[in-house]
Amino acid sequence: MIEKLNPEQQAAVTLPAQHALVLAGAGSGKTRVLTTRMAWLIQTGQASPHALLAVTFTNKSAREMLARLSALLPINTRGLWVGTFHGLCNRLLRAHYRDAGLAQTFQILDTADQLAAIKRLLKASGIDDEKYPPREVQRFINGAKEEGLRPDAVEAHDPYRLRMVEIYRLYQAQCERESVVDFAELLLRCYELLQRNAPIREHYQRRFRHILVDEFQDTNALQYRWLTLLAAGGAPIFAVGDDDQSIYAFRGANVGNMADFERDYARGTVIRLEQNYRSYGHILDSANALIAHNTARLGKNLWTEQGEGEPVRVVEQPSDMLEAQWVVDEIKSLIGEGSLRREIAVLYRSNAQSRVIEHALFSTGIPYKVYGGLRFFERQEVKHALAYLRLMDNPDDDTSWLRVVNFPTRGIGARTLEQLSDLARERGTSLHKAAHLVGGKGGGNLLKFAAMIESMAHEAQVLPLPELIEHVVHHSGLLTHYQSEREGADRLENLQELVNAAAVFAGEENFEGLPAGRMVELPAAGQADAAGDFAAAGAAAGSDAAGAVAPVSDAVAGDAADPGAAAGAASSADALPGAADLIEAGARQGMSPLAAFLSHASLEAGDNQAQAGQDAVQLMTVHAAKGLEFDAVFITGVEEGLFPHENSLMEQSGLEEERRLMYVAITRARQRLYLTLAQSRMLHGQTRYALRSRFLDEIPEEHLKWLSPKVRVPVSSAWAGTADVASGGWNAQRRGDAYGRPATGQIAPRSPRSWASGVTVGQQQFRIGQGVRHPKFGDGTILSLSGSGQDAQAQIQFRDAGTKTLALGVAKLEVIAG
DNA sequence: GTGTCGTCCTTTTTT
DNA sequence: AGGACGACAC
Repeated sequence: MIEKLNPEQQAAVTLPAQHALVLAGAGSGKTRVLTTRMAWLIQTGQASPHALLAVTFTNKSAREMLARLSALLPINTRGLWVGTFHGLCNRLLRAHYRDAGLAQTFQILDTADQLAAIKRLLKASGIDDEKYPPREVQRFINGAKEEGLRPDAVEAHDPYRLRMVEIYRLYQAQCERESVVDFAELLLRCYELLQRNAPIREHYQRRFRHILVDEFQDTNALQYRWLTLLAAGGAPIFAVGDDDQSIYAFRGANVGNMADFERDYARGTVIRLEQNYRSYGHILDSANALIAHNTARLGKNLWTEQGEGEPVRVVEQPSDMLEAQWVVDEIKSLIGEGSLRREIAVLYRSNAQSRVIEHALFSTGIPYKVYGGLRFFERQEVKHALAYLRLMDNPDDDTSWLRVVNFPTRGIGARTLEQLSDLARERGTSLHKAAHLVGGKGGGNLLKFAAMIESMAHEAQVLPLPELIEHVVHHSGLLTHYQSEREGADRLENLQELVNAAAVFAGEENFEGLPAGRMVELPAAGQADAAGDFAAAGAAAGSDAAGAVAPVSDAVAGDAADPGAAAGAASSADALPGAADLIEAGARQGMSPLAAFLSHASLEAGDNQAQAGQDAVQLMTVHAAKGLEFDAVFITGVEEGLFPHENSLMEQSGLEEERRLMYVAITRARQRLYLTLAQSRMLHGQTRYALRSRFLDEIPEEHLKWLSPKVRVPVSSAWAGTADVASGGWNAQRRGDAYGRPATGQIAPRSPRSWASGVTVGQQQFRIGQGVRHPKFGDGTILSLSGSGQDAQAQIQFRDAGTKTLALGVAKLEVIAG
């Protein structure tokens, strides 16, 4: 298996047991190295399969890793510690729910659930949601948690933040009361558990002899600490990532973790995988040249043996519609030449761009598939059914209770619910427990609902999962409701699909989102010979495995004073090799199939593509394309303001992240790459005009082939050097801001041959690329123009004051040379 | 309790 | 422009 690796890959795979950073460029065989290393560690007896911890970000990569691993080695992948950060933390918390201070039946809030919980909290606490918008509260709370901060630890001095912290505190109390945890909480709770509970921490520190991390550039502060805590017992961390593909800073990812890791742990052990097996030379060199414009890179230059291939084609069209049409015509001829539709991807920076392209594809009759949008477990009807199911396990889950208490309608109105919620609040209890306290007609209905939940919960004890779901769908009235709804057919189908998913899940005896491998049955986790492996691994590493785990069994014995834990430990103990796995026994016996399925539903929301199956052109955002590759790739909307997105220019190092995004986009292509742009496009109901992206100018001409005349407008960003300096806090983008007075602008009629359009306001003419002077902000260049009539606006990049959007009718601008 | 109208927002997204 | 959500009226 190792023969086919190149020297760098080989070196990475066979590194001795020490911390290491593998800088894996796009298409350099990153996943292969990761899985081959795991196989190598196992095969050479350095670690038993269960002494490996492999962490990914998405369920998809976890699945892929397992699949590849099982292709390399005849082992049963079930129960391996390979999963997402969240999945693994969930697993740990399920095993040690008591030590983590959680109810056994704790349930997971997805993003939407969390938002609903926050809204409910704000309402109940009488907090003005105008002043504290639920989304911002959510951001604040998650941000704090991702930094590892509990309310007490959050720095707050101004009244606004103080109040936010207070809301955070209230939210946390509400979650505790309801036995629910949000995504960030899974990680933080788990981190705290390991940090505070020495026996458990030491147990896992000994158990995991090798820690492997995928997409390391995407880790946030807490994930980094979680990893280093687990590794503190001596397990080496094998971190694989690419700083040039870090595109998730906006959601908390910290590329800096890579440099920190190198400095603090991996020191000299950095391996670069620079040979690319995916793209031809022109494509690769374009990517290299582009990304070279970023600063503070760890440094890497991709190369290929495949030859230079075809140049990157660039096309500029007058409008977004014509751009889309051009793309579709080109796709048509590619297909005519024998290309597979599924090997053609159309990428865009923002989802709003998909519409025109879809339209053009649709009217040309080319099948296509759009990625993004609602995922299976996020659908309304599925969420309703899941809410009922959650109540089976945990009737105190107020979020779920409220979601379905009157769905389908059963005469429980807002007034009744207000009474109920006040009562519950007074008594410090859940809505379910307070339900019998409300009088009147509404109260009667509440009682009926509560009784229904309890009776269903009773059924839940005896019915297998799929049957239970059918039962719930039927007896809750969801079935009848959707049968009578006009467009209920799809929803009923999805509910049936939910039953099927549960059947598959139950059949696989799945464990919170870690799929069972379809593998030759080998000795499962912790049977006799696995114990042998474990001891051998211990010996190889120069320590005494049996001795090392001894204290853990003591700890468990202490824990076992609790009847539940004792039963769990005792029953599993026979099947387990030794003390080592005792501490984890709780996880295997503690979780009902229902609870496991609910976790699965929260942690893995399912596919977000429309219809799988037929061969179709792939449409998606650049973000969604990360990790994928196609024979032919169209990157559309390569314009200033769109790509790089104008909003990114306001953020610190926003431009560099955009550039990495473009780098990711370019490196998706194997054989053919097209960059397309439009001079005008409809956005938010307005026509906007823009210049070609500065990124185009960062790619050397020799790699490009212009299929439309290249416009000689001076390079988009006259002040490119300072472009990344955003003015802190100034928010010109906000609607109706300081420049609210309507402008009296008019779009100048465009002559057929004019490429860049202009706007006339009063006596002044503005055009893209125009130099202007502002009394306060100084000199700048117009990046884009939008609107007409009453609200023409210009996005202007000032040399010293950053990029701002100004209303032309209001701002006192002077036209200067440029 | 349901349906309709108006208002708001619009970068990227996984768990 | 277009979709989602909330307020208001029947």
